[in-house]
Amino acid sequence: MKREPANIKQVAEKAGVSMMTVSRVINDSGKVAQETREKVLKAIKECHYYPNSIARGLASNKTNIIGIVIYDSGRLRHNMFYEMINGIERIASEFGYNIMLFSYREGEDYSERIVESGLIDGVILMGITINYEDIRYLEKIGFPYVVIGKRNIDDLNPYTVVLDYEEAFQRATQFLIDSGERKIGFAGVARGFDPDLDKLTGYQEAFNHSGLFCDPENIIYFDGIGNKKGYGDIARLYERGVRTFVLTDCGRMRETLEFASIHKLCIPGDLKICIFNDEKMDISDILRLASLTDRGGGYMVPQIEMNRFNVGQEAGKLLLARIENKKDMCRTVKVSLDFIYEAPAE
Amino acid sequence: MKREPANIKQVAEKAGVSMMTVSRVINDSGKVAQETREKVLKAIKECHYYPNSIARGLASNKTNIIGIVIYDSGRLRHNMFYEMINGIERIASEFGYNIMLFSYREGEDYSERIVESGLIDGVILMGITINYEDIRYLEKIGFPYVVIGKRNIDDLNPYTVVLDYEEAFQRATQFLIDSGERKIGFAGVARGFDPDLDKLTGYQEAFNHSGLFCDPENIIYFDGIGNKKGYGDIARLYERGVRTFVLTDCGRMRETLEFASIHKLCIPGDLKICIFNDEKMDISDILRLASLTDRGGGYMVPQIEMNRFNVGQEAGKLLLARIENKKDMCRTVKVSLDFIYEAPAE
DNA sequence: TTGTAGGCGTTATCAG
DNA sequence: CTGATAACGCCTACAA
Repeated sequence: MKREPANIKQVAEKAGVSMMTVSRVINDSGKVAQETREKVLKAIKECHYYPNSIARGLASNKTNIIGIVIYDSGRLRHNMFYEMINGIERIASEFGYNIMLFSYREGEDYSERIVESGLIDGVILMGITINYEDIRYLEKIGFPYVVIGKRNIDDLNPYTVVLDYEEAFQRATQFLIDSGERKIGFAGVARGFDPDLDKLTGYQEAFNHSGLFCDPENIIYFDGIGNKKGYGDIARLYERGVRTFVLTDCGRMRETLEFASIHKLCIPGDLKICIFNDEKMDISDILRLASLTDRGGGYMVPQIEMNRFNVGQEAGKLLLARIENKKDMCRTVKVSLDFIYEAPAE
Repeated sequence: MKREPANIKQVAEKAGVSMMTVSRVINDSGKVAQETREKVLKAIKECHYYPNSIARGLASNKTNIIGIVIYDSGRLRHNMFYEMINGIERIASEFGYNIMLFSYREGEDYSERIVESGLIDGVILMGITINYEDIRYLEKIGFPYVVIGKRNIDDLNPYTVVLDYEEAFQRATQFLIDSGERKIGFAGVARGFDPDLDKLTGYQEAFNHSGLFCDPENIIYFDGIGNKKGYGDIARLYERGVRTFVLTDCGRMRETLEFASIHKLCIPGDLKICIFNDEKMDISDILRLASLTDRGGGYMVPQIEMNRFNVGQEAGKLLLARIENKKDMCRTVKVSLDFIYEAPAE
């Protein structure tokens, strides 16, 4: 019962035309007489014909597939990516593209599996451990790509969706300063992780603009992206009298909550935090926070939020613009983040 | 500088052999003299040759791509899927397959975009609104597929990774009964959503096995999968004296928290809940729960958990077994869930 | 507006 | 063990 799929030749025969005419109808290209077109469409329907994407790809050297490479330590599996992927998918599907997912593995031959295989027309790179060599490679061979998140690479201005962490963290810090805070901890900066440098810059600029001294002792650095750090540094700052913290990611938030929980500190009474809402969390994390606030249900921690779906959409648009027309175009798109500092009216 | 990629012919010439010999070396198929093989490998390296997957796909009628179709209302964008996708990806990549993501859109021509295009060798279906017609279609044309989550389809036993909700919810309910609870609310059953029926069965069986009456009045139904229900029914049961609830998903949990928050009820003092941890949540959700518990930081809501990564892996294995060898095989794999009812020692 | 010929890069088949 | 030849299904380029 498993009939072989029909091909263009059978359709052509049934319609009494040549393969080319069928091809033209399918692709809406060239001129086809209305009458002929209808004959062809009828034959297509009768044969249950669907164009074979693979054959098409081979003949036209274009697969209409875009790749998404996720650089993640594997330990993290940041669910933030999922919403970005959804955003990319939305745009891709609008343009008639499909998406293919790759999980980057340390030491693999990137080019072979992902680029040189001829499977994809372009690629979007995301994730914490993005390999700069890979970006350089793509640039060198002129393969369409887009990076999500700013990366500082010498003498190279990659196609990028830039997330404006600097602005967001400046705004958040400014909010705290305007609220009268002076000793504000910053946790933390992952060494060698460019986006964290932007966050730090924003934090520092808020102090500068306010004519205040930004005490470097209040900044927590750590090594290794995504590393669990423990709350030792938080405790150290707390002992120095710091009661307010800007937290750069949910990992830092967990550490701070751990500290608060153990010392029975309430939020915001004993400890104020401002967080970057970079990932969604499990119930078990939620329960760590439970009973840590001293206000009624309505209390909202000031937080920086990113519209991840939108970020994915922007990346998709940038890549497809690059793929579809080769003319000179902008290499970067900047996306700003939201800073939310009070419970939205409902 | 954009050198065209080398093809098998060029490699063959450089190695002084035929294309077929190169092909055999690449695919490790057939017998090739050691000496010849080395010549070929050398030529491959010199040409920077990588096999073209598309051409391969056309010639062999096998793309080594598996599709993942996500049926989601678009409003939900359940991040639970992401971990499953990761599990699939892990297995796929072990077997040398790539994965392609499709987001199902209402009313689209499923077959054309996803199956008949010849792009994929098999497909995994997941998501709340899986279309039974699509499953029937795949079964009919004999296309390899696997469904995640049990679906009851007349006269059809689909390839499925079955999630044992029944067992998990029975265990959870039994735990509550053993703790002395008698009036236990169940929220909720989405009409027409098969997995919810399994959850309900588990709940009811716990009562049966305990020789207790399972009051149907304590069961909350709602229409439309994923619909926001509001906490009206929770309130109604609460008024009837129900102080303990089994919640079937995070949506129901939000409603219950909403109710608890407004009425200043504490957990577990005023209200006990047992939840199914089906998705990760945003900080804003977390803050709804904050200050709602009356115990110290260590309190853990009894919860049912699913290893989503593992579910993905099982689906991947099932599909690939189907794709790679046609012999009769098991059509279903059952995955059990965990029930966690106290804070794990740390 | 329509058709013909050739090729995309690989594998299957069959012959040596 | 190795090689020539014919597909695979479609598109590009050119011709009618």
